[in-house]
Amino acid sequence: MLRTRFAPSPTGDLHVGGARSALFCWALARGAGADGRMLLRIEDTDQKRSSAAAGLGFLEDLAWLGIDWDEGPESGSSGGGETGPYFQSERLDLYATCMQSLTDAGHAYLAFETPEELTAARAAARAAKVPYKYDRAALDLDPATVQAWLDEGRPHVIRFKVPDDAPVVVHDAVLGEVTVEPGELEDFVIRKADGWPTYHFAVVVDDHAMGVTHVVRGQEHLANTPKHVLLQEALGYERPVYAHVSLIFNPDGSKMSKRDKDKALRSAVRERSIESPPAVCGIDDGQWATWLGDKAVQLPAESAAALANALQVELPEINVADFREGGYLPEVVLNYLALLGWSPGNDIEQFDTAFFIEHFGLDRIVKSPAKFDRAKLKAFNLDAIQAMSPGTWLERLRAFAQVHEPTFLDAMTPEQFAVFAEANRERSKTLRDPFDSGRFFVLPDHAITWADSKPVRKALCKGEPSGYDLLAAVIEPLRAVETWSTGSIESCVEAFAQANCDGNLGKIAQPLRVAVSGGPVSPPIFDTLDILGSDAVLARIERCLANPIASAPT
RNA sequence: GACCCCAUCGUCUAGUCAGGUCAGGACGCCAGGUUUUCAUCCUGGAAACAGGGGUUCGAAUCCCCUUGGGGUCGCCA
Repeated sequence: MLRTRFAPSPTGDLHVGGARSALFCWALARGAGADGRMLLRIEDTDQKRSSAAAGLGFLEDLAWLGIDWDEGPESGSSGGGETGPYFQSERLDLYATCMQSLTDAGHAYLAFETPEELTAARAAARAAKVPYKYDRAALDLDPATVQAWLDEGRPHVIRFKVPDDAPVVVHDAVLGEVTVEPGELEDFVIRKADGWPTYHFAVVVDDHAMGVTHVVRGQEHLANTPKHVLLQEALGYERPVYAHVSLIFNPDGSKMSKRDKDKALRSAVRERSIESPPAVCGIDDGQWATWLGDKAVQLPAESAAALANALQVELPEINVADFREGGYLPEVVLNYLALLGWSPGNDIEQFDTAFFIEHFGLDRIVKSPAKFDRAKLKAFNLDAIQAMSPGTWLERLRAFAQVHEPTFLDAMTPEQFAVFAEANRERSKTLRDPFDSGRFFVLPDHAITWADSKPVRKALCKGEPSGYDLLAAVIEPLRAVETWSTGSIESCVEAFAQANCDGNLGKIAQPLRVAVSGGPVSPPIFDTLDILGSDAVLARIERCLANPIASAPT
């Protein structure tokens, strides 16, 4: 039996690093077939931070990626299981029992120092430039004093008495042997003053109680592992196999963090010396000042998005949800994530889930950290889109629009949307691209403007005859087209080009493109005109002619 | 600062464990070409074993040091 678990704390969306840990856990379990089980456990032992189910957004993210679990919170067809409950907040009795056996055996003891005292001691150690370690003062308390303090209800924690007579050796499936010398570890807290277990204690008790055989997690936990191993020995548990996967970084080498969005916004705000919050953010001056002054403070997601929009700042994608909204395909994100820190050992880079599950193994996980390369992800996404049948592309684009861009479905007939989808199929790197670049399709005719830019000027003003001249001349032939379709438009414009542009289609295509879209970029011109419809095309050309850029009011 | 981890093209990596092909692939980049715009597409190209010592007939590969990067050091997880 092989049992893995993904154990996030309920603090919101799934981060790409967490997603990859979950993915590796899942692939390991699925690769074992009927003998493999994937568990999901919610680590909500921080009463201050986890409130209710506020932060369970990652369940949706996991489902989107196609990662399911055999045991854990019920969601969709996942969940259930015999070793629950799977919320640590519902397992307090178990922790209490195990805690008691640990103290009874003399492996743990009560300590009464206040957080303030400990903070002061750490500060003093830092000032004196000596490494801080808890001094075990509470170990010398006589039983009578302890009892007296307990009777008066003095707050206390329980610390684990770390054996300091032998080195701790962890055998990691990725990193090999990691040794920590005796005396390096302090007597860490295993029960907080509020009676709840700390992470270290709960994780060890639960992994054992749930029969977890393989622990796959981020390398930020490597330094914690000796503590867990010691706890397992004291409790008489077997050790699971550990596999610590390296961290994922931003292209600039910094750690990919949930706070990166706020970081990008803050620097944009500073750069432009913006004093007060733009109204669209919906936050007051006080919140604004707090946010600007404290790196640890995050703006609510909606405010952040509004601010980014107002400032024209592109927020970095760091959560799985960001990639979903960005129009990446879940199977591609999964493929890319799998490749970030693992490889099948040959030149194969693009593969499906079945291939990944079949070939995945702990022994081929890369030790060194990886930078997240959005360009490569995008290239993979493009390849996947190009490999789709036109019908599949249409359906997926429609499904994306339903959730993220309903305006397009409202503004177009199913037939128009089908042409729109097909016209964008070979030029889209994401499901989002057609909507971003095709915004002009759903704007009212009077909202199209012609900003004075180099490509626009070139299309409209340059040449003899100029684009404006050609546009004026092409209106009548276009008006005469009887059945508006890609084909009829094409014959009309081709004929016009033969007669007026020396047969050079580009001479009329680009002015038309600029006239109807306001810019130099659109899908192939005949498709563009077809989707827009005759009325809009004629109206936009006329407006374009009536508002020449040289004299356009600014 | 202490402890721990890591180190091949700009990036992700194969090759390392069982030393022996001009160090392979992909993304990106550059140069051409196709194309009614953007994008796509096609062809070609530049591009790496962090540095220094060992061991060896032979080192990207084994050992040591240096340098660089990262993680941890909470009554957070």
